[in-house]
Amino acid sequence: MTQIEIKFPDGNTQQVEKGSTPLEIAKSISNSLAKRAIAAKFDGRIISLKEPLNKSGALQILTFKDDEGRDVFWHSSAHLMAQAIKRVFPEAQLGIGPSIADGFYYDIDLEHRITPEDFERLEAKMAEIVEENHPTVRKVFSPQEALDFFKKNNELLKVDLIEGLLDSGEEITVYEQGEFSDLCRGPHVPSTGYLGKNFKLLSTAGAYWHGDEKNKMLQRIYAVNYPDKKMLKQHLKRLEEAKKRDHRRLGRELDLFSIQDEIGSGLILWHPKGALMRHIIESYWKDQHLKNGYDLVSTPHIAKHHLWETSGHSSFYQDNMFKPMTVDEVDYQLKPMNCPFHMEIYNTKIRSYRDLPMRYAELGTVYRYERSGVLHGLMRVRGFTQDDAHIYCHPDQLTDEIVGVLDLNTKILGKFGFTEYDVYLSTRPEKYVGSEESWDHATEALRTALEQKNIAYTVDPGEGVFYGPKIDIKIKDVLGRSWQCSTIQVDFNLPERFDLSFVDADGQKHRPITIHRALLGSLERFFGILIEHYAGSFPLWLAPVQAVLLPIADRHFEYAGRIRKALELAGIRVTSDLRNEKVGFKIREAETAKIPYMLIIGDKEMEEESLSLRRKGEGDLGTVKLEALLEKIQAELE
RNA sequence: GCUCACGUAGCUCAGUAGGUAGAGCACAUCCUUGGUAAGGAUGAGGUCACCGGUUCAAUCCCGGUCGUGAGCUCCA
Repeated sequence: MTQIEIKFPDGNTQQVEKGSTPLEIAKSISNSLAKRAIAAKFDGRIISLKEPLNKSGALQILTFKDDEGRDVFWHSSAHLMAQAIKRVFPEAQLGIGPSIADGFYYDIDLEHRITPEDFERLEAKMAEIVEENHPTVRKVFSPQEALDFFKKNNELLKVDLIEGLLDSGEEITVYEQGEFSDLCRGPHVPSTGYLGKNFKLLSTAGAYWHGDEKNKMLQRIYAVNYPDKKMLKQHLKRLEEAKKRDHRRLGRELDLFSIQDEIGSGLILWHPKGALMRHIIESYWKDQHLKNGYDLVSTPHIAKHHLWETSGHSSFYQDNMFKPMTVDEVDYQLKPMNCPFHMEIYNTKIRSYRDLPMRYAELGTVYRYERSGVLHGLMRVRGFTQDDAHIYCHPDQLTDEIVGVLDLNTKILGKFGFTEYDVYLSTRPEKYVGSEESWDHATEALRTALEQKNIAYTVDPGEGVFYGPKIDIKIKDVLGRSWQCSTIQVDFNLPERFDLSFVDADGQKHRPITIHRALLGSLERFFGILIEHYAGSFPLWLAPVQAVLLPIADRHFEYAGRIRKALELAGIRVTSDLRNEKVGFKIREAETAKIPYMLIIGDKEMEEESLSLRRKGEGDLGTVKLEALLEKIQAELE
């Protein structure tokens, strides 16, 4: 009997018989591992637990904890759901059914509208199929066999997929479980029994076949499945939590902003509390930029349409721009970007290499036409303020400038409580402007800066914008959701189009490198993310109302007024609740308004010149003197 | 933009098998001056999103428009 050598992730090795399967090997390690096993990774390839190993190599048993294991589990779950759908609706045609970040879905073509009422029926069928524990069987088909097979089964979408596969020369495989077969690359769990019953169908939505809006719209069914019940519960709780944190709901409840039909879709009204928070955010932002070598600039909301021809936006960005308006027979354009204005400021003088780097920063409000279906609260709007900046520098300064931007970004995002990021470096796409050398130089500078700052990143090959490579930073909120905010882009296009130059030490004109960057992205969107991240309970420095005075009876009003003055003088944002209500009621309202400090004042406090302190979510903290409170608040603000 | 769903008081939602509507919270007035998450009474509030059609009669049925939601595509 031939032996092969299997190497495990922990570095250990084991001799096993040739032809052993990962499942057998997992069993030999421990029963619990075999139980949790979903699939395996052999020499970097994801394989089924049932695939015999015929050569020595590195083996990792994949469980739900591994991204790849989870993928297989959810992908197999999608098949399970499809099989149930076919049992209930035999006429349904199957599209695709992949795993996604948060579960899986299956796209189907079916006359009957799947509604939540159907979910239970489908879930019951899924449970049945799990119970029946059908082994999954992998079969290799020739293209003709595959076409015949799916045509015979009236799976026309699958036929379409196979036709797409023909040119690729890829092997066509079909997975069978019981009466159900699906075109699939695999791998899958060994049998349907592996999938357990902790699944839940969540929602349906329309989705175009192949994601192309010219194609037919199919029904997409979203679902999740977990190896144990606790995880499913957690998932459902997370969905619930996300709902509770929805910034649209909190925005209304906390009276921060509104969006109204009369005003227009995607246009935000900032109410006093929201506007105050925006002011706090903007002040901090400006302060940080002034301290980090930026100059503030300010530019108009409209400009002659001609400007956008110079910049090129009127051709490549046209679909996202509002229609021009005519003023004195000249077309003017509402700005979708701030960049051209900054370019023109740069161009008002001859610049020397001694002036560089120059950094223009602006909280610039831009207007973009977005298709009605994509608008969403503060997250996707038609008028928003970018925390924009353009850096003009000498090619030698590029790396240092990017490092500077990364440092400032970490600092500013950190201040708002975001410390976890996913970073992407996007390189040259197929269609691009500028020379290959300048792309290489810029990409290298971005890469060097990331490495200098020890920032882990993923390369997105070919995903750069046509005008230059970029770094995108996605922040993770407290629920683990990621949001794209910061972007750092090198731009070879606009300096060319606006003919930017500086005089170098050699006395000759050269073109500066332009970096376009935004840290928060859009103030509106960032505000929405902040609301959800903090669930409306903002840290003290951001809270629009930091403290509220709650006098118990009328006779305490005068003293409360004095305390209020003192707090105001100390720069604390304080209000008082002088309504004719019991203190319990006032506390309840202050708690739901998520005001950090409640200061209760009655006879006792008046007598001893103190106040009773209550912290939102924590409860009564006892009585303190005013000075002690001021110190406590100051300490918290630092 | 597309598919599906939805649009009743400031908010959350009932309701009418076609005969112009109701609750809780919020709001106003009065009583109550109350010690750590809802004191009591009374009252005011609606062109049932908008425009057409069918009908003796439309908030309800039909068509359209606008808006919102879940997605798709796109994206800060």
